[in-house]
Amino acid sequence: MNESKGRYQPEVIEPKWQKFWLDNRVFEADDFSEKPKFYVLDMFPYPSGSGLHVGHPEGYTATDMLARYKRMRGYNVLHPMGWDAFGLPAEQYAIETGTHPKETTKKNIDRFREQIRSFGFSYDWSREINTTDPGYYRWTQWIFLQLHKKGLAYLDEVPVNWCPALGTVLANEEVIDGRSERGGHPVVRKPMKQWMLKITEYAERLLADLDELDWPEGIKEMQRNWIGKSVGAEVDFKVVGTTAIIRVFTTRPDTLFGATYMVLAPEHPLTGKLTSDECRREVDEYIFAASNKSDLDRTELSTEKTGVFIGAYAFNPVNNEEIPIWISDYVMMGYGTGAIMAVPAHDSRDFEFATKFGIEIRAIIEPSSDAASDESITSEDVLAGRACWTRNGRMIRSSNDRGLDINGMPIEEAKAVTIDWLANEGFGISAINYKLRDWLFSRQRYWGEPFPVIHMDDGEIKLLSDDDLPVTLPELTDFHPAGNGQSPLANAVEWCEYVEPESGRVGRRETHTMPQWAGSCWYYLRYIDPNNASAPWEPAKEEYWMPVDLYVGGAEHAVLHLLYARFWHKVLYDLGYVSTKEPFKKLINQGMILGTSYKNSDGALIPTNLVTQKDGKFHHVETGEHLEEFPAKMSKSLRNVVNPDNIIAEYGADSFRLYEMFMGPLEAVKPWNTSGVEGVRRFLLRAWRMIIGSEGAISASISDISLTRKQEDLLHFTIKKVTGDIESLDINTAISQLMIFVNEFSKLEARNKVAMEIFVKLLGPLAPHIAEEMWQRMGHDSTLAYEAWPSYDEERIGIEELEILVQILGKPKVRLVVPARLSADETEKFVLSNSEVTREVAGRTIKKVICVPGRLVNIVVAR
RNA sequence: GCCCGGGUGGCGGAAUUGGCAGACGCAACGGACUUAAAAUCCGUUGACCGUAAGGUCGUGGGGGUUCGAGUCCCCCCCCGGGUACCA
Repeated sequence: MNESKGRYQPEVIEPKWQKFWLDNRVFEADDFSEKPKFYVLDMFPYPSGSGLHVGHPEGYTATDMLARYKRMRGYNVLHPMGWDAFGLPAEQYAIETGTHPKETTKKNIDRFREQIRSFGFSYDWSREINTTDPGYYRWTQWIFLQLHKKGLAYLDEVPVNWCPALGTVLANEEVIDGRSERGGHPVVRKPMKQWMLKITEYAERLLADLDELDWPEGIKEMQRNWIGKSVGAEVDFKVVGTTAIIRVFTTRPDTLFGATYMVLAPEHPLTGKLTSDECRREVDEYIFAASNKSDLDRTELSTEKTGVFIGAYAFNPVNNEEIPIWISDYVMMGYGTGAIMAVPAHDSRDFEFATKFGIEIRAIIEPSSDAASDESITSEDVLAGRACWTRNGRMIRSSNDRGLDINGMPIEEAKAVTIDWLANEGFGISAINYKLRDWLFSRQRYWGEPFPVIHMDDGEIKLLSDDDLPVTLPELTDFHPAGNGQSPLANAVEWCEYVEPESGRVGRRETHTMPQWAGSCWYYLRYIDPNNASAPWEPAKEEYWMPVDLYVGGAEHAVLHLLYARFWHKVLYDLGYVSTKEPFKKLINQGMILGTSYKNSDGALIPTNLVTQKDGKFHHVETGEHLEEFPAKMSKSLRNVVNPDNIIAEYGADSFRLYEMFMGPLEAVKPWNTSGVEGVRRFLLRAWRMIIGSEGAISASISDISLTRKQEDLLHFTIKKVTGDIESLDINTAISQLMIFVNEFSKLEARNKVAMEIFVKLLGPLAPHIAEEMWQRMGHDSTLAYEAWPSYDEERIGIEELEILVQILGKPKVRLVVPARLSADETEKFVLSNSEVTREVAGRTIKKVICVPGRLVNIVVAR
């Protein structure tokens, strides 16, 4: 028993402190406080059946360290956790086993909570939320009502992924290459009335407000691309011999003089009307073939252009030439107007099409010969229609006798002039298009938020009132889809029936449910006031806590989750429910943690359980062939998933936390290597022995002995480095500095107590259990969690002397110890008078001396 | 194809933003302690030449700017992620 007194025993102290923090409600945030607030948020997990893997806690560890640090800096910190618990897996499991998703979800959440607590994260558990709790989704439904009131929710006929063999609608991610993920049955597109949210109405603001966010540039760029704004014009083409008008969208109105044909999407409403009798059979065949193209065919990379002429012509508005009208599936109904003017000389897709079908290619932009040769073509090629030119150049052949002449103009000016001319003549107008589509908000599923909507038998779409919320899910025993594309909710016959209390009118409840995104669109707001039964949140609290100061999560949510949440937030802002335009001020994406995998010489992946190691090389257990080790995504099939429970059991949570951060920069993709955990554990052991003696109390070598200047220097530098590195989340280098500190101080026979206490405080946010334990054993009876963060004195860093480098012509020659804080002149004098330096320089003419004080001196001599 | 990241020892990574490349750790090797092992501690470890002092090369490749380049500029190659005919 006595032997264990002085030992570092994470398995004992970690549960002890976790219990202490929880019992004493150490990390509960105060609503309103004199202290400045700091809201640090993790993307909440979907509690899956397989539990956490080592990737999950990566971001959570970083935010926990920051949260703990901020508390010690005197901030009132909001650091909550919850569960994004609606979703497909629990429902699939219910279909297979009959277990209610509620039960599966509860079990998984309990497991996740226990695992997350075992890391010692400092969440405010009094604010835990769960998107499947009626007390939560009541407000998700309430937000839907607000969206609807604002005219942002509407029903539309939209194609869904319908799998006739399974009798169900599938989510996009359940469809692989046009077949169902389970069973490999064909999937077709089938139109169905569904709820849509008008996110497009917010496209411009979602785009513009990105500029003010402190997010990774890459993520902002992905959102910009997703929104996909393009500026151009809509131009009307009159169809020869009819009154029909084809409207096209183009970003290049300046190339109108080069338009030699038009293309309609096969589904374009005018296609049927305009097709001539001679062409009808071929056109119908093409349309039929196009409509039967699977998703696989549509995304096919080869993209050999296909299309047919429909036997009609349109007038080019700038020159009245008659140009043929084609249909082709390279033009999509879903973007712009579903019709284009084709300028083969200056658009690569049109060029490909025109070349294949022998349509005229008319160049109206002449590249400079330099620009052309950069692309290894000549301007003659372009002018002759042998090459396509999409970049800048000199406008030619671009004038008419009705007042339009853009010859010689730069592109931007040519565009503006053309648009003005079109507008004056009544042929067009400047226009903006977005790639962003409205958000399909219905799912034909059970395990999601029900819509607060009744389809009245008289055709009215009735929205329930706030008082009717929540609309809870009916109890079911069979979770199979109701067939014909209907949600399993359609099976709950009684639940579906609705009688309006006031009038006795009857209707049926909406049987669709909301997508998983819904609950995660606003959870960060509910944490602010999680138990409020009369409002989603109290405005004063919202004003106090928002915005989220730091949001950390995986890059897989770069577009959808973050865009949807921003959209809802802006709507709530417009309605006056929130006080900020944007929810997440700063965003960081943690990088993926890879596992170890093996491949043979053919590149085939070998599961880890079939690999054996011999003499540092890897072999296949059965075939004996030589295998190569490499990092790869963790997956069940490769059996290379690292389970954090095992790591914690063997090394403890503090070692786990440190290793997660020590691996490398938070945002980088990094391979997991369990022997690295060993390294940080050794560091913790050394730190423990530096402070705790063999009897388990504070080490006898610690006293009020004074620090040497060198030790003082190291202490202050360490405070500075660790402080800065935690602020910027460069925790790997903070740990490395603490290692340097321990390496130095553990060598000493006598150690200064204040320095040791400062070390424990610096370690506190990173390895909180061991730090609390050491703090207590040093004689303190209150938690370390709110101790004041140590400050450093810049004057005490580098106080003594430092080594600088003397270079000659940039080559390192002599290292010299110089007094600290010399000016450039003094340094130069000091260096040039040094005998070693004079020997090196002897016989050569000094042309110039470059002096960087405190770093180096470079002597430039004549060559 | 396009848009983002990224390429530094055997491995993970560091480098104050243009100033000693390889901090810190892993692995490996050598030594101390031990009957032995584990643990711990000490040392070595970019490559090449040299007994040594020392020298040469070296941050994916090639060129450039600079007293000085992992860092800045131009061209090219490779890897990872996103996206897909968006007119």
